[in-house]
Amino acid sequence: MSVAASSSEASPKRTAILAAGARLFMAGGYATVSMDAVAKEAGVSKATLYAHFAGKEALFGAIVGERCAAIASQAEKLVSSAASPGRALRETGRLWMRFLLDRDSIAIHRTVIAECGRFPDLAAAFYAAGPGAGRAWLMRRLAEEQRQGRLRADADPGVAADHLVGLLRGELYIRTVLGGPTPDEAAINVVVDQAVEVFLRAYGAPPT
Amino acid sequence: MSVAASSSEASPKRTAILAAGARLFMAGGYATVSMDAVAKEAGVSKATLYAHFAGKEALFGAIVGERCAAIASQAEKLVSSAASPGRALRETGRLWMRFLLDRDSIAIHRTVIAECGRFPDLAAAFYAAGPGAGRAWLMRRLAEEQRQGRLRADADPGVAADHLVGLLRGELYIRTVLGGPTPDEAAINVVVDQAVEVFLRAYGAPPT
DNA sequence: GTCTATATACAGATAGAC
DNA sequence: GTCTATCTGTATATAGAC
Repeated sequence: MSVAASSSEASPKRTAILAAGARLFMAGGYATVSMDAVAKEAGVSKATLYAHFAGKEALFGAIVGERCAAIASQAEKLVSSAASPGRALRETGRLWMRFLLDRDSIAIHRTVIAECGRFPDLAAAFYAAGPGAGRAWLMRRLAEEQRQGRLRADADPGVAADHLVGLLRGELYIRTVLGGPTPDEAAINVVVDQAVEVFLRAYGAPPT
Repeated sequence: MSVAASSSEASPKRTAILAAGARLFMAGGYATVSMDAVAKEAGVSKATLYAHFAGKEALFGAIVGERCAAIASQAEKLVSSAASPGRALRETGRLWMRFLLDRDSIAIHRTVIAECGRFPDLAAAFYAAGPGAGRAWLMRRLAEEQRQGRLRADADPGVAADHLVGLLRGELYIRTVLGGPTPDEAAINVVVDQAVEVFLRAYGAPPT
């Protein structure tokens, strides 16, 4: 029984549709992108599009869901490259900020923020896969630093993680997400260095 | 010469249109709101709507522009109530965060972020009137504190302002703007107290 | 200025041939 | 599964009477 359940597999057309939809939705938001445009960009007919996805909302959901998975996987890579012993907070902060301020990251942030009224579940999934997972990982990492005596013993790791994230973001995130220029690496490095310095001044273990 | 230039004046219908548009656009974003809906909500006909505004984009621009002015004026009030001598950073932070996390604030943030591709000028104006003005004011205020010896002499007031804003926002802003529950006053107070404590640990003038 | 009625375009979604 | 051609609703914007 060779059932043609291509909807759940990875057919070339389906892949092309998802890629095209991602490009368009990330660039223009949900409402301004028509199914016609997606079909054209993917090089398929609209009927094919509707053969693979029940409708516009389903397509959008699939794309954002895929994006969440990609973010989670990239965060995993970020973690494994930064968690090795001996790496400094600075290095973690740089990876974090480069990841956050990347054009694609900003685009998905904008899109999900824009549509969180219409797609609350997607927004929740995005938060869990992105900022939430990052915060949880950072919290564990700071707790470990704390156990090793490099951070104040009386600090709450969760609060410390929020504060480090806040210091890193500063005004840069809101300015970028509001359409400001994408910061280059040098600018990011400056901000990260300042943030880590202040974080350690507030949270570093006092010399005994 | 009683010229009927009602477009630039404050006729009742025009006011009703602006109010109705603000409600709808803030709730649903730009694209999902139709001019029909605005006309109905305002209790006028579509033709009247088009007599006052050249089109949908112009209407949206006028509404966001008005919102920017309202934000700037409210920020002015916030400033004058917090700048009185003897008030603590904590008080300023509470006002700031209550203002930022207010439902209307979050709604305008979402809307502007969503449409900053289509309306880059509006996004820039919004940043200048909101976060930018707040940052500038906070910077001046911190510089004053510094002159009075209550903050480290070697701190850059601009960087310090970014850091204080970042500490205050923490994860709360992104979580709220992504559709999370609006934090109540108690939750805000806790976050502000923690942020100010950490800020002073990093930036407070060391006892002589 | 304000209304009712309408022009025009394009959206999401589907029918039916292959 | 994939295409071309089409249905149906609704969007922005306007014409013309008062």
